[in-house]
Amino acid sequence: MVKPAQRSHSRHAREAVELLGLMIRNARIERKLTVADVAERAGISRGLMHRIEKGETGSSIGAAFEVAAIVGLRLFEPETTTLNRHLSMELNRLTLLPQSVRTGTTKVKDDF
Amino acid sequence: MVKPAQRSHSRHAREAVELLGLMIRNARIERKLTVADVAERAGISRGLMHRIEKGETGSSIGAAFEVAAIVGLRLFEPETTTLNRHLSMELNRLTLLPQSVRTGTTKVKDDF
DNA sequence: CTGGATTGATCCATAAATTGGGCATTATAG
DNA sequence: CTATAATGCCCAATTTATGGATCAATCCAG
Repeated sequence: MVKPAQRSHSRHAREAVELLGLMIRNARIERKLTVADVAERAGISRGLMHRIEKGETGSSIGAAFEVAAIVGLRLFEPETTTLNRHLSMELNRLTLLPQSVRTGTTKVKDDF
Repeated sequence: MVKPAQRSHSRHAREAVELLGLMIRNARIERKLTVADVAERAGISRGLMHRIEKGETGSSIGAAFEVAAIVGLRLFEPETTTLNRHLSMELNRLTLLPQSVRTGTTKVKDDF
């Protein structure tokens, strides 16, 4: 009597998870790594590694991204070193437009 | 007795999770949505939504991607409809080069 | 300044994920 | 073809994330 207990997910979200799993699997095979090998390097079990490649939505994002990194996938950035640029860029955007966006007036301070 | 992260994560993985959280937060604010609002739409709690934006590695990937979709983030594809193209493309690559790639040296250089 | 709304953070019960093992199936090598 | 390795999947025990409630701090409009 296992409970299905599915959390509802939009098609977009499900497909994105599935796509990430496929990309991981492809990258892993191209690098000639076994599931067990990558799992060990990532510090996770073989089963979890398998579920991540399968695109199951319940896996932790940390484990999934860790595996992605190990098989050489660059997640959001075109260049490896670009991730930090993205990070600080996002941080900047956040501090620049605090929550005043909600006021409706898109006024921006023109300092510095 | 706060429990830090139990699972070790590479810098790349941690930053990727963190970046996703920032992107989600920025997109949400720009769309003038509250945390509670998005959480309810995603079918998750306000706390989890908060943890996702904070970039905690333990959150489930399904929840994170669901939220990303809700705030309008396109994860891996430039166009919304492109995700399916990516999906089938990855599937093709998988069937085209089964595992015969493994015939060769098991040496892989992991540099990052 | 003041009040209402939002956020950030904590604690706890519980639902769910993760693990480790075993075993069947499939792929690969010789 | 045969042996071996890798994969896929199931189960029980354990660990962990999640939801819900609550409170302090901050934000923002009036």
